[in-house]
Amino acid sequence: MLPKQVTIKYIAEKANVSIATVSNVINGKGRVSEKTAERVRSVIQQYRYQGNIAAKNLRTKKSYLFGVVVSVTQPERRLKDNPFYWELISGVEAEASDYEFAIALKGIDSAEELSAFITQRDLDGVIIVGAEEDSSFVKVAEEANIPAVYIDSYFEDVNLYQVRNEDEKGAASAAKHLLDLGHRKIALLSGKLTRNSVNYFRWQGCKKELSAFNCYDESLLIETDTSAEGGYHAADDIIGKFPEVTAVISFSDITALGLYKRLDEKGYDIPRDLSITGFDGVYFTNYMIPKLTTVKQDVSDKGVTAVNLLFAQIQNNAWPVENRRISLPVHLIDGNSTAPCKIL
Amino acid sequence: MLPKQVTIKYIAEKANVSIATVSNVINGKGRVSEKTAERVRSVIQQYRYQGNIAAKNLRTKKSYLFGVVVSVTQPERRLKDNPFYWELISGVEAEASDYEFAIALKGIDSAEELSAFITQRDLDGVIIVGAEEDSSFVKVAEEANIPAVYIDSYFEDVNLYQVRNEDEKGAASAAKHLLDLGHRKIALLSGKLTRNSVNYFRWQGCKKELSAFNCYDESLLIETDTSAEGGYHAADDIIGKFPEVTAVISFSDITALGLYKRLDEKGYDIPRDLSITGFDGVYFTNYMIPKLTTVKQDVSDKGVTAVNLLFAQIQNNAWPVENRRISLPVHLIDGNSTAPCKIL
DNA sequence: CTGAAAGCGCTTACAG
DNA sequence: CTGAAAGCGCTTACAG
Repeated sequence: MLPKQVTIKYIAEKANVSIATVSNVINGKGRVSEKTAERVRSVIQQYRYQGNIAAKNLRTKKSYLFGVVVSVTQPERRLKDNPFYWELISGVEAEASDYEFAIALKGIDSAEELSAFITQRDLDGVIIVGAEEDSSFVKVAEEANIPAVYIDSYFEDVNLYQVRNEDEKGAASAAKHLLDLGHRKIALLSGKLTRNSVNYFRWQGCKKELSAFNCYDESLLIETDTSAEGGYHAADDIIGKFPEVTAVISFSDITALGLYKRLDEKGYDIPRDLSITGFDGVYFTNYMIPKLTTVKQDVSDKGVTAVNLLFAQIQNNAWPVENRRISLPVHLIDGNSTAPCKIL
Repeated sequence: MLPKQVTIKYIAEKANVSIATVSNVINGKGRVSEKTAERVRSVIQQYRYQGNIAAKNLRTKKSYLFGVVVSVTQPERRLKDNPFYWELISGVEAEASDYEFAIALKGIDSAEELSAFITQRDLDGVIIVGAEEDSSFVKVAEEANIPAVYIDSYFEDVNLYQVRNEDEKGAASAAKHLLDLGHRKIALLSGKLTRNSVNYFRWQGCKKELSAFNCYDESLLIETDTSAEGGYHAADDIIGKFPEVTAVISFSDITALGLYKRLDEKGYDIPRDLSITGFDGVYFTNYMIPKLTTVKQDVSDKGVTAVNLLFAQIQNNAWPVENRRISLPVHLIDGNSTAPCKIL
């Protein structure tokens, strides 16, 4: 008959050793004779002993817990909806699991909330998704003196660990693709263009590429909400105000999804009347009709990389500053949503 | 200058009281004079004291942590991909946060892993998503004697707490909708039909409704993978083997997405050539062309309900057996993917 | 090689 | 009303 909880003390008694010895066997520390170790191991197995992390945590100040922080929408206080997040979390979870770390997912509203989360849970590290340049989150993480990794942020501070994509390059490749097809009047459909945001760099990539062909036109830059709704409404803008436009570079797939819908309602054919490219390469782009040409990123890998950056910080604090920003590659996936420009 | 960590002891010193008193003030227990309490509170505020949950946990055996368990795919060991999960988690997170609980997300592979997760982390409760009837997970949760809630399972054991949808009713309403439009040759496109699965009940709902109109035909029941891929391949089956079919009830939206694509490739028009209904009402159904008629569930509410069921168990173990299964309502959302049957 | 003891930061009877 | 002390389950010097 097992006790309500099998503790190290219980194991020690059954194995006729001290708890220190049991601890040493488990952690492979100190000198323990193989004979004793063997006995202890068998008792552990027999009683299916599982160490208590809270106790270990209290002693070692390690929680074996990473926090993943996502901002929440108001006023429903729901995690921001985004097709990426689940895939991202999936990468984080898989990688953290390999090291016996668990992940606590938290929607955060304010700097105070983040601070409480980190301190109370004794987090060993925190992954912060999509924080903006002037984010108070950064200060909180620094004050708490906890390993942190920022995903999809573009902070100038070189001390910060950041994981993102080659957004600029990816956007440029989408622009190049359309230019090669002969398009010259290209609208850019961006999410909110806050300074140093992902959208900002996608914009820069397009701007450079288009400028090289002398066809960058700032008036064709449309800012909307990064959502299907946003794309839906932007469609009216594009076809209404800019009939000369023959192609649209959408800075996210979800926006392109809305674009498709509104264009269909208006009787436009893609790509005959308008070529469209997306960004992100989420799963549904394969099933859009026509299949969306998009710049694909590996979201899950982003999560994996973030976790590795966390471990790098835990293991040594001397990670060279130059390597703290990792930009993961993206590549253009050819779909059927683009066609040669007819107005040549 | 703050110490590396502000502890209850530190606060006690600064406030000139014992740690017991500080603890009492924080937890509102014991008798403390308002004057003392006031002083303690101000010191707590001044030093921004945040209790250490690990210590509290060790003492009280409560972790203020709920586990959310999702099975993982092999061999990549990634959380199963499903458009719901993020929304589900969002509901869970929001509701748990309200009670100062955090959630640990874990991909699980085996019963052992689940057991270790529960025991080591001292979880206060666990939400298990999509476990099958003969799942070893149930035994583990029972042995660990921990509050558990199963989402989207159909266990016969009335002692288990379960949250799901009115799958049968929802499926029947989709069938009714098509019957009303005059369809009689209706194919059912199901995910894996394991006993007592969500798919199983959706199937039953359709079967009953169609049988009432004498048009249930078992040969038109197609089992496929619940994925866009699955729907894509099923399309060939339907149009190839069963040209008499005029409508398809897909047991998930994601499958309908694949169906759309293949039908488009084959030159079929929806709903002219084939009426289609989906199930779940995920966000992208609004943007499918034509908009998918689907049976919508409130996924986020499912998460909220699961958390409440967890708290019910924590607060009293006497929750009456009849109320342990909650079936949340679903309702048909009318889209443009169904039309009157032309063969009447 | 092994064990006794201190201590991590809390809560909870218990005594005063 | 307030505090001293025990104890939750561990790890870690330290002594033997």
